[in-house]
Amino acid sequence: MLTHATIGRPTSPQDAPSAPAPAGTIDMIGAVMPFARNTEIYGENERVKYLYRVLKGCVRTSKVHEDGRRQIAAFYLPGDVFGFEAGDRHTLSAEAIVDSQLLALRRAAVAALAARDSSVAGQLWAMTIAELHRAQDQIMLVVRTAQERVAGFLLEMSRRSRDSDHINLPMSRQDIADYLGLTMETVSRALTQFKDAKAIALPTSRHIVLRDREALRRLNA
Amino acid sequence: MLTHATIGRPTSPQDAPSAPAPAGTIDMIGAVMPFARNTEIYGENERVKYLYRVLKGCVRTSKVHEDGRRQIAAFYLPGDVFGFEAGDRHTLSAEAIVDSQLLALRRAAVAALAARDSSVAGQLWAMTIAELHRAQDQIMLVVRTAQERVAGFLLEMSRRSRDSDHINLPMSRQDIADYLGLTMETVSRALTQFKDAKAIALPTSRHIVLRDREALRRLNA
DNA sequence: CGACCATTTGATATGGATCAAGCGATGTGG
DNA sequence: CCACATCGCTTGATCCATATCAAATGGTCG
Repeated sequence: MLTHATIGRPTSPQDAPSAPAPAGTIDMIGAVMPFARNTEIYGENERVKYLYRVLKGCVRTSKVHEDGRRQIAAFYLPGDVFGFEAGDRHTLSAEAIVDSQLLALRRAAVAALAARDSSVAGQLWAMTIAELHRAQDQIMLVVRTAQERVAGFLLEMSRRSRDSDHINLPMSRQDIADYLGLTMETVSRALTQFKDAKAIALPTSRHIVLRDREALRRLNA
Repeated sequence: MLTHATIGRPTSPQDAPSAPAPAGTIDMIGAVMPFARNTEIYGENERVKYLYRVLKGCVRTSKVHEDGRRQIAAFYLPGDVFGFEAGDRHTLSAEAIVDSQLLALRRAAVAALAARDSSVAGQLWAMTIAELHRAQDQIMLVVRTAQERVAGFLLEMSRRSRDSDHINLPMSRQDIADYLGLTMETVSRALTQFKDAKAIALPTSRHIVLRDREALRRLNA
């Protein structure tokens, strides 16, 4: 529906806009903000001020329980937009995983622009629906085994990275575990199993090479 | 954001509109359709034709794996709108859980109306964001124990039902299990534990009375 | 009443969590 | 330049929550 979005779908996942943003998109009302590794972008229950687009780096949104368990809701890579909220408070917190640059768009300005320009409204809606689908995919995790979750994660990251066979993970094993609802140890074991089965190679722990996509896809079934 | 929606938020969850729909809302372009218990409303990969609003009954959206495991993505009660899709194919299937009446809104007509009327566009966007938040809440399940999941489910159903202390479940234990990523047996055992702890009463298996909301909330932490 | 289906209850098995130790890369101070 | 501390990751051993398998119970409809 309304697939003519000019935002949130950069030609390449690593691109940052170097020229002035085109008219008629939300990019025209943004300000670039830098965030250092592991710093908070916004906290749970904080007032919503901006909508963000990742220009460089990687962001996680999450919730932490009193007992310390953390659930990561999503990872955002360059080109992705996050921070959609129904009310005026954030329901999740967001942190930069590595040094990052974000385009921050004032919420009120976005809403005003959407009210005036129906194509902008359409773009925002399409992006929200895309985000909803990603969330629905993640819901499907609960019925999956540990291997299926990790295989699915690798395929998702592959799809989202420039060179789809070489994945450079910005996040730690703990982040992956908290995203998938597993422990760090289980994630690590699954990766070792994939390596032993020659489905992947692990030149370094943060660099994964997909060698047998089909094998992963079978697990992901 | 844009919280002035006139749709998807009926004054009472059991209400169906008896009068002609108000102008300036998507309700004006809908047709009422009946669906019998356990019949399919649309299937995975089917072409998207409508957006639906539940008037009466209950709908589940789900995905079934080849091996038979089923994951339910959401339950929709009267007043709820479902069927938002980014592409032109459904990514989930939808079935009526009990005999139901739906208001079916032609997708193209909805999009056209949204393009013309920014307040309708805003309503649709707000509804999609609300749906996104519901999905994000469900993602939080993966880190939870069985008791926490069931307690959370009861509180959610309570919030959505007319009389918040008396929940009438339209869905089976198997449906609940597939929604929470548990087995039927585990759901049943959790309910029995809550009953033994005097947190709930179970006059019949489909009728649950909340007796100690705080106890459930503690579990839901 | 009897057949059927949904739910509950019981007994056992198992996948992933937990606890604990080892390892390799990176950085720091002597 | 090297000893050594630190941090992130991997590997191993054990435990436990939930799945699985199986049977009993209860409610509904002919």
